[in-house]
Amino acid sequence: MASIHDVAKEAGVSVATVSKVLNDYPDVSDKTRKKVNMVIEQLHYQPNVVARGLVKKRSWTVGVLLTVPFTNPFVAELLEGIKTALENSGYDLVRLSTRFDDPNYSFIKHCRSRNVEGVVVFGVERENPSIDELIHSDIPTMFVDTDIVGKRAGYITTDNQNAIQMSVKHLYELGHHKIAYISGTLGPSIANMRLEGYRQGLKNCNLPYLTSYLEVCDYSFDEGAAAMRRLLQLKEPPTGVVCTSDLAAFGAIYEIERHGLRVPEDVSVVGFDNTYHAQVFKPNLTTINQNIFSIGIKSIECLIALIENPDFSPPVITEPSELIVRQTTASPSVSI
Amino acid sequence: MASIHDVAKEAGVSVATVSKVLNDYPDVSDKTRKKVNMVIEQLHYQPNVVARGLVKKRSWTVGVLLTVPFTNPFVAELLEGIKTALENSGYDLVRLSTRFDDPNYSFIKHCRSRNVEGVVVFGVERENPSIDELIHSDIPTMFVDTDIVGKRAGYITTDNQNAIQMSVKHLYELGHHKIAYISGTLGPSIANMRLEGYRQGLKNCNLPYLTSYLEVCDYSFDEGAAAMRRLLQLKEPPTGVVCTSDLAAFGAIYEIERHGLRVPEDVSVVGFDNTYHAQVFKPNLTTINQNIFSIGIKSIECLIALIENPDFSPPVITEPSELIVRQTTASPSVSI
DNA sequence: CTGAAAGCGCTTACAG
DNA sequence: CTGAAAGCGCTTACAG
Repeated sequence: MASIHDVAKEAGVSVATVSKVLNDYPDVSDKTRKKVNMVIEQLHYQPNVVARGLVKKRSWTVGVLLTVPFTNPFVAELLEGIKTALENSGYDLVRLSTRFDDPNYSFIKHCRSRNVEGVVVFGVERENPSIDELIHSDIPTMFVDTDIVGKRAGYITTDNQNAIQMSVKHLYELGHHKIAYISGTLGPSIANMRLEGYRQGLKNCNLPYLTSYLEVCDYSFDEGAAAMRRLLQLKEPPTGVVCTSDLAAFGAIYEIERHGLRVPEDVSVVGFDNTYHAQVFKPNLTTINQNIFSIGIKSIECLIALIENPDFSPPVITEPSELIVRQTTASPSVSI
Repeated sequence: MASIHDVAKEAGVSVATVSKVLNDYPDVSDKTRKKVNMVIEQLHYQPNVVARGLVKKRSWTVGVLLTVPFTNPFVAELLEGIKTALENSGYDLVRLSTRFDDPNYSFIKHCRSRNVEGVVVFGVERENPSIDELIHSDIPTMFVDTDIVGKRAGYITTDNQNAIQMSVKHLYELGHHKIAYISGTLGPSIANMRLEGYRQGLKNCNLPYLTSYLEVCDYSFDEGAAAMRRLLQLKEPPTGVVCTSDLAAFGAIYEIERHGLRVPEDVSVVGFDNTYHAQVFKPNLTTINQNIFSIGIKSIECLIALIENPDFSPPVITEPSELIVRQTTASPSVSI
């Protein structure tokens, strides 16, 4: 690879001058500029970003910290948003490989050694020591779906509570009075916000909150089906079910149909996420659309703002969601 | 951030000595080593990988070039394998953000400027100019699912032909004689290999190859359904269908059921990929399992070998696949 | 308008 | 065993 020295020598100028044309400094004569650019072309010279970063104390890279696999649909779409926001930004995305074989491994040290300028974090439990290091550090950070703020750390999430309230309201307006809720694992803030949305949603409709109508699962198809099975065994099974993932919703639908009932004629089901599955598999799922792509985009926009502007305060963003009514919700039949 | 100079000063030694303990050189007295390590600890010193890379002319990063979105299940699982192979390897993964706003943007220049040491490529058409640059360059490259080799470039793919042959054979052994094939878009090498597998599979069973039994779709649910619709309109509709994606298979099943027929009693369907959907949605899909995760792992193992060993020849790897028999294939009923 | 020099944070012969 | 010096490929005051 040709270096700036090769170009300088070939063009008969100093490296300082080459650097100046590289960086569009005005104090270079047209003649010199042309000459240098010619040589650059001819030598296929490409400035070394790493060397430049060393002197400018920058790296033009942002990191991602993900504990959830890439195969998770949320992660996949989040990354798609992140990637899109990064195009033309001048920043590249780096996934830091953890080194579990090193007992002293620390995510934040890794960021430092790589000069990563900012990081997007998703799916890391609050208890993880890296989180604490991160929020007390001066490394710009955007958390996704975790309500953590720090010195230079903000977060972005969906309006989880409102989303579930909308689902409950939708079922109520269709005429449902027995509305159950299949929650994701309780603990993380989004699960709590959503549960609160269920309770508030019922209250808004003057419906009682019954613990027998609250089921918890891990967002999966199988546990969604299992939760539904328990609900169907109740003396008064629900006629409407609000789920916190599309997969759990599909599990519930599977179970409802296995019991000889129909969706939506006998039981209405609402999902959450509006993943690929919701639109493709049958019946098309009524679900909450999260703007995951947009969350990805904004997380990067905020991160870059935090990086490039020390006065930019860590933002807290709630992204709106919407109810997408498809084929799995309808007015309850009288038969049940 | 403390630098090596800070450590040297604090420990009362030269930077050369600090560097030596950092790199486990033997020619340092125990006493000095201890002292230096103490100071490192106390200053939370973290060597700057970028600076080290500048002198060693390395970056310990590998890049990925993907044109397919992260939401594609194959991509997601491939990345999961890549990520896994990278843990503890010392290499980090970089996704290079393209700069379409720069008319001179070139992927390979970007790699060079970032000092990326090797790259994994998936889903890029053969015609893309970056491909040509890449295979003629000395940048170690592993192509996934594209049969390209170059100076330092190898590839890895599934045994596509054999996979489809297995599917055909499976149906034949169940008693099917009317076996249709819903291909993915023809052109790319994997589609051609698979089509060859269909033809060869029929030949092995002494079945005729009928063009009316060949349908082409884009791997999606909707086009899979549309292709199936056409097959069902034939005078002699098939009793068995081999698809080249799980999604297309689910589309086909949807269409079969919409026609009042049952799977597998009336028509058997085989998918391809063994994605998440195949195991989760009902009926559980009989499909070809591609070891995508393993392809991800091996692509990185080969890439690192290419990087670290100039004598290592660019490999060509065919990863075995297997037929997973589930609920969508059975012996044909006589009624059809 | 141009370039010599110092420096970013490291490593590595080499001399002592 | 230790350290001064040169160098990796750049940028940026500063002097001329």
